[in-house]
Amino acid sequence: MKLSELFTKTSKDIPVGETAKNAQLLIRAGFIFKDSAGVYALLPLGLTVVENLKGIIRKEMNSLGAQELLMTTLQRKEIWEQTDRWDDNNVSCWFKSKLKNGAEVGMAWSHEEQITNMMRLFIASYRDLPVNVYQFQTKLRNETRARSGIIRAREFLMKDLYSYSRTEAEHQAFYDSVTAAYLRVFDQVGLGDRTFLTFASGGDFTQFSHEFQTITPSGEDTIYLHRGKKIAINEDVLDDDVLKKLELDRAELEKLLAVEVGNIFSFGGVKSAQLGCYYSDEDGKQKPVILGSYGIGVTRLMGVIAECLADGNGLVWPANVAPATVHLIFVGNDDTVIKAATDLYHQLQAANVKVLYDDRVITAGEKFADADLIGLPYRLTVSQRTIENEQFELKPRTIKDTKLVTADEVIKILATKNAN
RNA sequence: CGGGGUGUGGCGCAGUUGGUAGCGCGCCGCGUUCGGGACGCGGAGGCCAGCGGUUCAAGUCCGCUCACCCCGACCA
Repeated sequence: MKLSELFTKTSKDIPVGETAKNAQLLIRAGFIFKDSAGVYALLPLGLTVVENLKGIIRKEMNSLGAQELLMTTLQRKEIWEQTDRWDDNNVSCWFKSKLKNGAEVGMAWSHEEQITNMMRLFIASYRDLPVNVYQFQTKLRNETRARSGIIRAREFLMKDLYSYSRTEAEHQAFYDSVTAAYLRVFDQVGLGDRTFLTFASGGDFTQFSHEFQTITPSGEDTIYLHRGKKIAINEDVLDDDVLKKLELDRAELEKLLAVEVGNIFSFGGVKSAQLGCYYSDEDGKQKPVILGSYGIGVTRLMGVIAECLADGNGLVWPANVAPATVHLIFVGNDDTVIKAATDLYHQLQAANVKVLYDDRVITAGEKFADADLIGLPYRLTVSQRTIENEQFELKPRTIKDTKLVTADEVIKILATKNAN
């Protein structure tokens, strides 16, 4: 893609009133557009990042044997009344509206009820189980106050996975496999070294749920981390009993701020029973299906990556998340330099390297600044002094030093770095 | 939902005791530049958030509404 043709442009100005670093950078770099508080549109660069994240997550979900589907945003009141979660006093984040005939509908903030209601039609026998399905769906939540940029939005993209199992043992095995898959996802998106499995409140259903918390000073949650064991406890559930159960010594825990990037939850058979989702076991007896729910906030994840990995000059994307692999620029407006850069652009494209080519005739400073702001993994510079020896200057985004390489060498280095 | 703040060209802002709106960035044209957000000259662009008052006269004073931001509560 040529930068001159890319929608949209970068900006020097920090958006006023936007205090969250993730949103400031993503807006300035042209990845997102803020429509209103907590409501952000994805522009081409941001959408590409989201699609890359979805690709990483999708691969892991499929490897668990889960199947992708897509539920609806409009949801029926009657279903949510069965679990007593329609009432605004019980769930405060509902957006609600009415059909022309007066019937009330809700906008999806979660899909546990809706999807379990649907499952009643497809689960009759133990032979129909287990079933694991997931989706990438927009969630709408009427937060009383949006904040933290795209980390806490009113409208956001979530990957939600639901597991339907026969027994607690079958459920637990799947639950554990999801835990491992989630850790692999956070590893792949560059947050592995700072994201930890965290014990959190299990609500009415189990003692614990598990969160995946990414450590960052701008975090909203407080966790207590045991670095050696790589597990943490959410402040909300920390007490002596919990410490004993998890065999942790309070003195060995670090108190840290973190953002929840994933959450996994066991519902047992309670919700299934409320919604009438039963199956017949081998002995012919009706039993409620064991339900698990597993979420990753995809757009939030983009925000957390931006927030955690950025430096003073702009965004920093891991190679398999970045909207392209290399940011190609030329310095000076000499025809031979421009031709050399354009030739290299075509060579990179032919070699399947994802390249963003800054073909604008502007000052070098602007190009360097934009390259740093957008944050692709590599910057490739063409100038009079590099082409003298038919070489180009290659610089990783996070490393200060540059090195001169030939076109063949560039392609060799970059061809393996593409996002999935 | 409590407390505080802000709404003026696309963006960021200034606007004095009320007298008919200006600056920077960006944008358009021409020229000079070209390794870290260059410079000169010439342009375009505004019902001053909305509604209603006071006044000969309102961006400015008063009232209401809306939107946005910050702190807190909430985040199933």
